[in-house]
Amino acid sequence: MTQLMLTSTVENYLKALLKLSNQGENRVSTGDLAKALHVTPGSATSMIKTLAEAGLAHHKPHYGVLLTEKGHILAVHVVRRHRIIELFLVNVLEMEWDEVHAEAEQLEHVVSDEVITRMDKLLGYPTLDPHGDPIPTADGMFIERPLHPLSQCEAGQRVQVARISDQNSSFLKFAESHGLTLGATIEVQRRNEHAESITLQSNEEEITLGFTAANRIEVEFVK
Amino acid sequence: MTQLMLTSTVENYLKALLKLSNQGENRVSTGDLAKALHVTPGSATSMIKTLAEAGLAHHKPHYGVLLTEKGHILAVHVVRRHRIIELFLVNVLEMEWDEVHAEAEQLEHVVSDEVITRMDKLLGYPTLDPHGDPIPTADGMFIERPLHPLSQCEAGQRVQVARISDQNSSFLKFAESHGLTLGATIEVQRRNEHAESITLQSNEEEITLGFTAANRIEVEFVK
DNA sequence: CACTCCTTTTTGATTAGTCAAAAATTATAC
DNA sequence: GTATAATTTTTGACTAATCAAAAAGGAGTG
Ligand SMILES: [Mn+2]
Ligand SMILES: [Mn+2]
Ligand SMILES: [Mn+2]
Ligand SMILES: [Mn+2]
Repeated sequence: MTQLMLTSTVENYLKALLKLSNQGENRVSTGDLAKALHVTPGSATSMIKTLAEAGLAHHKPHYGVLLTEKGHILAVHVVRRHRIIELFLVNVLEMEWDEVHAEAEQLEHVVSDEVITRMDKLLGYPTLDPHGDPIPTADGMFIERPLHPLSQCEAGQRVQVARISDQNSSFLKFAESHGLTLGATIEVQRRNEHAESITLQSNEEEITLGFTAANRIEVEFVK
Repeated sequence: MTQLMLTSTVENYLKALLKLSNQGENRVSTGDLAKALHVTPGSATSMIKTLAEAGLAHHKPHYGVLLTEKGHILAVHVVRRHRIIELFLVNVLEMEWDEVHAEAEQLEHVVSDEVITRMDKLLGYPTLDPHGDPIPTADGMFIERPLHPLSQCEAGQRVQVARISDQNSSFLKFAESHGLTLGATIEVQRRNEHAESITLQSNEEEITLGFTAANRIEVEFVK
């Protein structure tokens, strides 16, 4: 239970663990963690041990890692900072939604609670970031909405874009240029299972996305 | 001329060198640099060598250090970021002038040029930060005003507070609580050379400062 | 010039985070 | 169930930044 500095590196590991344990089952593999952070498996193993030592993660060697409650709380707070910062950059500094992720990725580690509190207030206590990701509350609660991956929608469905992954800046630019912004209503024209693609009517144009790309978009069904 | 990462540490050394070479003569001693950064002289020596190696400083051993033009330009840009951030925190996020320095000290190393440009625009291209320090222009020019240390003012002089050192948060709180804010007009009642103190009339109250404290305030003369 | 004092530099160690490559372990195939 | 493949862990090495303490250098005094 050695005390551990909450460096940017540590915070990034915690955030990656939170994300990876929410998608898929639960335990996170060393390899997946290493890939997510663009480090070698050896580096990941060594940080996993450090986190376990500090009581922020459980580690069963050769099996997997999982955040402890303490680690989970810290991770959620980093995510909260990240998303509030993103929204602030878009709403107050009028930055593009495709450039704020990289910026927030740095700022999330240095901005004080005081600043986050004031941004939160100025933004009117928002619940969603510019990409439709939920902003956890100050006491660490996520309000998840029941959304559906666009990749799994059926032909004929009318849906509303509710969330787009912020991980890929150029995909965001592409999406926006074809009217795929938050709140936009689109209609699924057809699916092609063999081609693994889905074709949509957005604005006046028809656009076809591979399933992998479509998977980066989540939607709400429209009446 | 080895390429050097511009880490927070390196930027802080550059900033300290800029500051120390402007006040007093020119060359900076290892000891002063070490004191300014709260590191041991050995650490300072080692970073000085690194900076010299990277072409950011000239170093004549046992004599002193000085920024090269390249190092000077980098340092000024860090100062620009610092001061724009401070003003942004006060004007947009409504933080107190005594809490923004510590915050800016972190943010100055991670905020992108894009963000600085937008803050600058939103603030209306300001020339002074919340403590009256000049904000260098984007191309690195300082506009220095002809100010006078309050510590050297004579009895009877009416002066306007134009600049207060931001290094000491509690001094800023103290100053504000006695009406010593930017633009405030005060009158020097008397000096006591033996006590090394100066007594002022500010608002309705009389207040006495030691020369060292008074030295942290710069003023303009009022007709 | 020689001695002292102060400052600077050097040396050796430490910590965080990383990688490359070897070793160990678990999973898969036959 | 043994061989092979994939994953994970370990080991050894490296870099940035630091400190403590020893060594070296410079300035002033007599
Ligand atoms: Mn993001
Ligand atoms: Mn986001
Ligand atoms: Mn400051
Ligand atoms: Mn300032």
